[in-house]
Amino acid sequence: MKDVATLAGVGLATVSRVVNGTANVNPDLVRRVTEASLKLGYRHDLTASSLRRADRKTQTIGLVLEDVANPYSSLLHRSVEEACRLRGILVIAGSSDEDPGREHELVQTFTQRRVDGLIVVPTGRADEEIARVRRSGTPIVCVDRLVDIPDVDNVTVDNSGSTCEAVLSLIALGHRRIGYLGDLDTIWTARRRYAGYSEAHARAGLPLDTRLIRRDIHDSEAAEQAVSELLTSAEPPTALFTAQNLLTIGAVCALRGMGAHRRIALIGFDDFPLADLLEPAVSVIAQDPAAIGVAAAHLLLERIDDHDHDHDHRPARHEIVPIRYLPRGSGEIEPERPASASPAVVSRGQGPSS
Amino acid sequence: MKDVATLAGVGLATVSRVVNGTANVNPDLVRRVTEASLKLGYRHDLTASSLRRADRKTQTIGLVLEDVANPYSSLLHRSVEEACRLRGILVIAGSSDEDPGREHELVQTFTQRRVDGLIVVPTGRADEEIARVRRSGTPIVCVDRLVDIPDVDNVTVDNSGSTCEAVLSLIALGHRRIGYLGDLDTIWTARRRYAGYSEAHARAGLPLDTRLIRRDIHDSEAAEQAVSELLTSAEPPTALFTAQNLLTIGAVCALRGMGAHRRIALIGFDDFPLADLLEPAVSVIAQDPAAIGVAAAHLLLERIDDHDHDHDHRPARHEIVPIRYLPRGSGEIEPERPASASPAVVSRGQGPSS
DNA sequence: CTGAAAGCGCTTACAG
DNA sequence: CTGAAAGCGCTTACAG
Repeated sequence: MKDVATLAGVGLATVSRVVNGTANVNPDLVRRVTEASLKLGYRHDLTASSLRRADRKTQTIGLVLEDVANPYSSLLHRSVEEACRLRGILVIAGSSDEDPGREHELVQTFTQRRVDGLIVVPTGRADEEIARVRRSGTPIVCVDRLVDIPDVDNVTVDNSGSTCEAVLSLIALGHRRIGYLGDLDTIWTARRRYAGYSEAHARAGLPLDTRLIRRDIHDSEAAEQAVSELLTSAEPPTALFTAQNLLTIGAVCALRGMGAHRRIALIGFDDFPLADLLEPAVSVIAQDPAAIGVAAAHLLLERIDDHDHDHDHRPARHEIVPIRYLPRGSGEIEPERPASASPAVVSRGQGPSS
Repeated sequence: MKDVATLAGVGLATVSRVVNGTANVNPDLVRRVTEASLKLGYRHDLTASSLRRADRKTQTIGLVLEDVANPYSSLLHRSVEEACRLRGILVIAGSSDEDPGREHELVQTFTQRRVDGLIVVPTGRADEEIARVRRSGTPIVCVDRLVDIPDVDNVTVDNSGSTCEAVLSLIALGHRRIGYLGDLDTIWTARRRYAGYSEAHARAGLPLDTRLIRRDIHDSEAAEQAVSELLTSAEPPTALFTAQNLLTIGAVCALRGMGAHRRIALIGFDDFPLADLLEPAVSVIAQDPAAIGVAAAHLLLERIDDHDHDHDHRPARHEIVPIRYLPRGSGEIEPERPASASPAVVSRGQGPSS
């Protein structure tokens, strides 16, 4: 910049004004500065700029995901990127891999680079660090899992309610033995979805059979294994509820492997690519990661703006993004032998009328 | 940092030394500084640090992808992230959406934040900007598409060769009319894959029938439409080669819609999630995005290190990552009526022996 | 409207 | 081993 000023024969301040597009600079000087910049291949240094700038803004936010390569995470990433790009803000994303240590590390890495704000999908086990960073002034919004940290906004969906409804729909079809696969119990959504499964049974007056329930499963392979076990047990389920997309995929593999995919009903939480091209197509409770990302970005940008205007006194908000059930086929499979307790199911013409 | 120094009763330089873990500091002072940091909630400012630091390193690299939410891109992102994390380097990724304007913008945004290097999946139409940035000293490696820019390394796969082989395998099965769907012709890989398709025909002595060829298709919907048209034409193909994963998915939808999925052979370029769970499972030429990402990261980190040691004279390298064909079923479907010209095919027992 | 000077938070020769 | 001072590339009151 010094060189540009010298070449253009103006002061440093003028170059800065031109580069930042500040109003009221002599058009002739603007031209000279622009030419000099071009000739010297000058590139503005944003790190130095934000260091000296009054508001200290870096025009950057950090995004802590579970895994940038996971479809839910990457769709979230994309929508946050888009919302921020329109405001000239860059987003930096990283993968925590559900590890509180890495979550902590990422939050720290971002903070050290002085991001203007943070959107995080929290493991739930590094909340103290998030609280500290928030206290020191960085606006934060947590996504997907609810946290209770002062002045931190939340964006979630209704996990228990939507799960409860889906399980009730299986029960309405006549299913009485519904297997359940759940993600790590440390994850808030996993607990909420299980609560929904449990509530559906309570409402329908069905007892919970722990032999049908497999929680704390985190990948497709484990899910596939669990389903195989469930199906070969003495009293196998006639339907499955899988509380996360990787688990759903594992379940599909297992059902396929045993030739049971057209016989056992299946509803998954979270949509996944090509779910509608499988046979039968997989019914899911579908979140809208893009809508969630946009909501989170808006909440964060508002807080960042508030912060600017010195009235950072807005209370923590909790936004619940709508979610919907997509009946595609697998969730609409009736039990093979209609339970004698629900003759209404028989009238659909499935199986012998005996 | 000033406050920490005051509270600890030491000089600024000492705090800096402790924070940076420089050897040879009195353990007692280290303790005092550490305590003061904790008490004040001090957070090191990396932007200021790199500004003053002799090597000016920001410990950050930029990654320009087509779309962070696309499976190929996000797997690449993940593996680059992983390779860099082990070296304490942060990666910032952005989506160009195959738009040279946005590619330019991203390269600029990253450069302004003084990244130590750049990995880019180039649109091929912003090469001049890449060349400029490279000339100004930033190490760059281009991935997926080959570019010819001085001192810029490349990582690609053998697009034409692998496509040629796959198409020859279809021809060996007896297919004579093989439809082709290709991505935007501005993309280097699209041109190379078409070259492979074309070469296979030349080698087999088959004429190219332009009525079977649809290039410049960029999304699933357009691909679905194109396949529908091909199949309802007067002389429909008996096999399809789709040169990109979204196009493959579109083709699968179209074949399904027409009930032709078990009759028309299909080979796609690029693997995609659940390809093996479809019926028939989809045969693909599978790249290994993770291996490509690791290769790119290594090339870049080497260049960054070279740069450190003032011997940035390594010539541009071109690494070709192996690729392999995954026969899953759809690519092994034989033509319904064996071409009379190739009786050998009949011996497989397909169709009447007449 | 423009420029000289101070200073953002840090690192690094340079003396001691 | 430690600290005072200079300075990285920029922005911003402050005079003119």
